Amino acid sequence: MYPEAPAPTVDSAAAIVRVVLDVPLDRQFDYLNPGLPIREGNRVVVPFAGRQLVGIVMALLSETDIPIQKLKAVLQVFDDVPLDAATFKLLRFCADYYHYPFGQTVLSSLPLRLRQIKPAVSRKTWLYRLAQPVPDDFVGKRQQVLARLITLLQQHEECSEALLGEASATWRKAMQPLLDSGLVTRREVVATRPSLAASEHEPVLNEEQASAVAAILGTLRQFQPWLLFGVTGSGKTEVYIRLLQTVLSEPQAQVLIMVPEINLTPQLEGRFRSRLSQFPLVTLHSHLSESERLQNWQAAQTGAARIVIGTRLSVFTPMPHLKLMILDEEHDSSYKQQDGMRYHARDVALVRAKQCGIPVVLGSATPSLESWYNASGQPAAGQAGRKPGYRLLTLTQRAAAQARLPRIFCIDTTHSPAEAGLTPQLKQAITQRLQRGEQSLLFINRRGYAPVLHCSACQWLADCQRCSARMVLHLRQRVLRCHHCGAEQRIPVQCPSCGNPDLRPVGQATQRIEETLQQLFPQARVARVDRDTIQAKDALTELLSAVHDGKVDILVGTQMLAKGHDFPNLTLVGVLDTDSALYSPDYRASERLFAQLMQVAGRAGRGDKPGEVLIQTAFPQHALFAALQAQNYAEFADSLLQERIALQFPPATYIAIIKAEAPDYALVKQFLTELAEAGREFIRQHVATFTDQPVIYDPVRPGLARLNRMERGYVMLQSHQRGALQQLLHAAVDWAWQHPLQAKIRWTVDVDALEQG
DNA sequence: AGCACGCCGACT
DNA sequence: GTCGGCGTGCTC
Ligand SMILES: [Zn+2]
Ligand SMILES: [Zn+2]
Repeated sequence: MYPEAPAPTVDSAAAIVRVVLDVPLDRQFDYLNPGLPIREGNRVVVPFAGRQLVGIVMALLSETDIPIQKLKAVLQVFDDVPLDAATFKLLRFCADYYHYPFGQTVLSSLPLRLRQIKPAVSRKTWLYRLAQPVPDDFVGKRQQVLARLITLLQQHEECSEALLGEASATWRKAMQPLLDSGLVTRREVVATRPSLAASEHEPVLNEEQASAVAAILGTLRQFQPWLLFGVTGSGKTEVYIRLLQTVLSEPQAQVLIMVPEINLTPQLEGRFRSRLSQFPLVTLHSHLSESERLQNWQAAQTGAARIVIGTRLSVFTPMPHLKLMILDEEHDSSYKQQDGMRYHARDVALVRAKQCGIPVVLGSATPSLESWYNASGQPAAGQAGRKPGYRLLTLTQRAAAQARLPRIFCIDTTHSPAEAGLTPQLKQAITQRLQRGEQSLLFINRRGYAPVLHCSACQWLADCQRCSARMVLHLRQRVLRCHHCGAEQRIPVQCPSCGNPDLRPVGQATQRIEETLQQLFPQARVARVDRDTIQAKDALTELLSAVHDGKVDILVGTQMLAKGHDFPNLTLVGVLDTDSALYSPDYRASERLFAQLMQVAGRAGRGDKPGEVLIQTAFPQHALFAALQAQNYAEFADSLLQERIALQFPPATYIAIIKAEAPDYALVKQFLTELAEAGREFIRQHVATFTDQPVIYDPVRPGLARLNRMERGYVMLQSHQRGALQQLLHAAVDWAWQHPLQAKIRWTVDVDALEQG
């Protein structure tokens, strides 16, 4: 046996290559090695069912159960860095835990370029410098790009590619003769973009921050989950930076920082770059081009990048010297993948930390109840599956002096009804801000003009043809649009059912609020921010800077505005509609609402101008608001947790959902009914092996019963023990793969589902 | 998922 | 006669 991976030689004893592919089949495929230098973890091209696919080599074998005449030969092997065993171990765990085909798990963790057949040559990044003076006759009269390049090179000692790009988009072509003649030399740079000047500003840590840093640093080189519970403005980022400074002082050490996509702003990246300027840093997020993504991913994989800041998917990025993981805003539901393998990056990060034997820091001002439960030492009422060992760190002091929480008031809409979505108090508060030259921000979590178009004569409502949902009225584009499937239709001039021409928009959404504000405050500059207005690339950035420059008086938008930017002159935040979340059938809605309102409150007021938050609600006495006003998330979370324990909802129990959809619900129902029955039968037959007996609920239809012409259904599986739930899921999923309807319908498993449907 | 192979309606 | 519709079944 080989102690390490075998040398890349032609070995007839290991002529079988076992490969995983990006196909929805939970199997591996064997091929013959025609004598290529193949190693485990390599990327190969293989023939498969009449086409060519990229696969990853799992093993080199000397024999296989597949008849030799059925085996095809590997066509090609790429010479890029093979995937390492630690990464495979993590991917294997996730494929098992989330019941997703291993091949698809592996391939979907790779940058797109590595899933495609063309060689993934990541272009290297260089810095260019003038080696010797350029002779006068070198530049021809019409070679303007070349002339501009030389000017830039003369002005700067070293030129980045971004800088040279200012000369022309095709500067590389003009550069070639300079390189060929030796007039210009270049050196490769790894992962450092225009390096920011190191910031000497090193804030003094307060006592809580300092002891948090010390506590975490005390657990390096061992698995330890930390929950860093820090109120808004308590300086969590500063804690992260100090941790990195120490951890990265060890040669080669790498750190992975995860943030929700919307939080990965240039400002955040810049802060880490300037405070840790000596360490190569790369980011991984959806706005990168594919070649940037590949380059950054490879920089992490080779160890060249010491700091990786990424979103959900970056939890799988190979990092050979990973010493610490940080997951900021750990409560954010965008960490849960909602299609394909439905993993939760927070939970995967915990598994990875355990496998690597390193600490993981989960940061939040409003921790998820899962983490709260794990960290706060709640009474373990019948909880055998509870993870021990979480440690809680609390930051209660506002580190930044200017980070003052605004005053929060509820406006009782039962006493002062909203007119066109706005209560008199809120209108008055806006008027005041306009008079003082200050800015206001209004939240309404629905885009479009009105959520419903209604016929008052016959009660007709505009429905989507493809979904069981209402069409949303978009007046600006003069269409009805389904927010679930994207279908559009023209606004009918009369009721399609009774011919009544008087169709009325019902309810409020961003466009309509914007219109109302323009009518109420004709002199005010109103701007709207939602998915519809920020389609263009830099639209959001432009708008935010307009707000910053005081060119906007009132900003209307969806939750999209709740994060990130601070506007010093913004002193009023209005929340127009919270009641749908307060009494939602989704038991997680109030937890999410609290987090959102907390974040929203952070937008109001800075420095000498105190902020004010006005929340319109018919339920001002709700405990959520009292906790919000007192900024007491801990107490609120404790009470929610008691409810969950009493009702046996997560995190007091474990659930998984198996969903199915097809154009015909009869097939879905048959599949799910038989699945539930087979699962119950499995439990009966293996009852002695279950330390907790799972429950399988009958198939039901989700709130959105039809989506894009697909009829949907699901069954829920529940157990007080993770292990028991997994045991059942393995049996159920094995059963499902065997079912004749398996390929006719679409079915998915969602372990630890956040919502149903 | 793709992509073959396969067996019935209207077209050069 | 054959071009092509998409139903069924397999992929090392
Ligand atoms: Zn009508
Ligand atoms: Zn629809």
